[in-house]
Amino acid sequence: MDSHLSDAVPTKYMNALSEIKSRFKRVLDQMVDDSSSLLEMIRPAQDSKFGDYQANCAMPMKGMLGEPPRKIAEQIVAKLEIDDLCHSVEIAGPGFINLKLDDSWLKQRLTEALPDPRLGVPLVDTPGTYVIDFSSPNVAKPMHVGHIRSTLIGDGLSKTLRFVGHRVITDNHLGDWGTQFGMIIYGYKHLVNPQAYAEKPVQELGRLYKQVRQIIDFHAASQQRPTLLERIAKQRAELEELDSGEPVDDKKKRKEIGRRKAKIAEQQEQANELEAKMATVQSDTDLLKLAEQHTDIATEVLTETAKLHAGDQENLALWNEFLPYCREDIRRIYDRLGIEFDHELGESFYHDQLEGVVESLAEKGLSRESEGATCVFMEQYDTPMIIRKKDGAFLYATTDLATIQHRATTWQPSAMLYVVDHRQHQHFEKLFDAAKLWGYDDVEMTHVSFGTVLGDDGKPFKTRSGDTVGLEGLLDEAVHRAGQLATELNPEGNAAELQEVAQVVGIGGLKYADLSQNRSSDYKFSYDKMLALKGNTATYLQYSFARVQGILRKGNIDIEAMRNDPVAFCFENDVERELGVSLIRFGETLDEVLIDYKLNLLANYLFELAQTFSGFFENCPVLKNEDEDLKQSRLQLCDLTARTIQTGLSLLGIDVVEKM
RNA sequence: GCCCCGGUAGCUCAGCUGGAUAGAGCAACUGACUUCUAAUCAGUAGGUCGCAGGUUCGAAUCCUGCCCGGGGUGCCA
Repeated sequence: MDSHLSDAVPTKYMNALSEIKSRFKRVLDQMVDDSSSLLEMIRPAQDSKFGDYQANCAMPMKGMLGEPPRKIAEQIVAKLEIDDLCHSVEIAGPGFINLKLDDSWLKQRLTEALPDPRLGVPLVDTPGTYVIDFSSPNVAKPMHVGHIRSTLIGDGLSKTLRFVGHRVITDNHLGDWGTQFGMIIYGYKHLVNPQAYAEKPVQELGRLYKQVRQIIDFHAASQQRPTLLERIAKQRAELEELDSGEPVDDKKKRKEIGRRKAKIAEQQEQANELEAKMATVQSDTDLLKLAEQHTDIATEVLTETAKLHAGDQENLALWNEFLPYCREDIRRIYDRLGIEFDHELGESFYHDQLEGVVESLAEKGLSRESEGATCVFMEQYDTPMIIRKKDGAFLYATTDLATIQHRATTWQPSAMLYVVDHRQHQHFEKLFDAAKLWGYDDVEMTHVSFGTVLGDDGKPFKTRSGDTVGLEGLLDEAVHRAGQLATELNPEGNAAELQEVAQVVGIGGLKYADLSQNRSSDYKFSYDKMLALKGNTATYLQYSFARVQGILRKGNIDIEAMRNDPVAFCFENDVERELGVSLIRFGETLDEVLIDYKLNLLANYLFELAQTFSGFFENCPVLKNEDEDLKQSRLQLCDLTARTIQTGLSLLGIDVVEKM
């Protein structure tokens, strides 16, 4: 995993943007005290007609220097030593400085990238150690679409951080110590089918989990539904008193009415859900019979869980027996997604450290008793972080603190990233602040949050009885759709190859649909969108790659020879230069990605690169070119494009195929 | 009540540490396969960037207020 570190070489490659910035820095440092914010105003040009890069720093300097921005821009340009890098430096509009890369400089970068497996992307100057916590499913429960974001974003960030030269430790903080084990232990003791368990333990445990869940939900729903309906009726009556149906002038009152209506609708929705859960059981006579036999199942499950936590021999033995099966179950999905973890230290790993965590915080005077619970109060929050319940049990905050302690002492990371959905934001704020007070104050702790997965209706995706979209089914469907299209487009294709294409395109499309979106936005789940195979999709990028491979194949090109003995790059057509500029931006894109851990910037970059390539593909014949040097130059551009796409996609965890 | 996030084209979303005429994909419409892969390309159409103020050379982007939606908010994770 650390191979990029072991063969690290001194940075010989240049990143256009940082090189331009360093040239500007020399000038700006003579003019102002602090140039850092001004340097950030140098960025890729918004429109290619302005050049390749633009510096917007002259305008804000008006306030500092009291001169017209255009004049300041002129002074900057006069002092700028950048001729070798940019052949055209122009001032435009109110004081924009537009920069166009010098072609020979650009060609030099491309020539360096060609034989380089890293495509000219420099390694970071100061490698850090990142512990990344992601995926973290509860074992023994089926994985569903809600788990996909953390898994994909975490994996993508790990790969990207590693690629630029950081040391990365991935840790899957499994939920392997919770109530779900009480459920399968109870299920195993009362409802198991021994033969099925002997033959297919993973499947049987899954069945037991589901069945126990259904029965618990059934009883809970039967109990809650009448009171809920009663409450709704009462609220309806109150609403009628308030809202006569006449138009209401009073704004506050109108708002109140709206609020109550929404609340009633929400509760009605809940009631419907409860009814659905009841119906699931009632429509199945065997299940209904079981439900009637196990009326105390909810408390029994809690008892089994408590016994497990207390070290009960029998339950602990069962837990030890079940856990490997549960891991195997989720492993199957990770295998299909091509995801591996360095560590899988679940909640159970920490349970015997929790007492010590609470003691340590108490010793340092950071916690105190309040209403029977042990709490960490911090002045910036009006509610405490509770680390021990009044009944003595620990909470996830306690486990998370133990985890920080373990990671910090074991790996001495420079950063710990938590790829967890945004609803836990406050929890992480408190957790990080508490950890800092506790002494872990020299490590970056970041909650890499992401939006909730919403259903088709735009409402938060809920794990309801039955109608969740299981992750495994989603993967199957993705591969199936890709396979259908592949077969349609290549009716004479070889079956094994088509199957390979279906896998790569189907899974890749699913991943890209998620990763190409800004992680902080809520995610509206849609089959059609996640499984789309045209437009801005992984398929488009994979297709670009395959097109290049087609050319290389048809031209019978000796690729190694071409890479190691290149001809001078030639920009005959504008789009060739455009492609070249796009290619050398791979490295700076990765820098951008890692500033805020936003992988969608990489996806966007790759899409734009592929679009530029499509333009090149249309307008620039390669093999049928008479001019041998031009042909070679174009082959070199093709090869670089394909490898950049392949490498970029690999950082997103997406594969490519030679033919599709 | 308080706190956090969001509201951009018919749909799904980029763009948000202020920058030049607001972008993409899908859907719609018009064209391009005897051509290195048409899973593609070229083009057309589509927007009071929730509303109202403010800050300034310049605001989708920053500030304030409001409207709408979602989430969180002391013993779940």
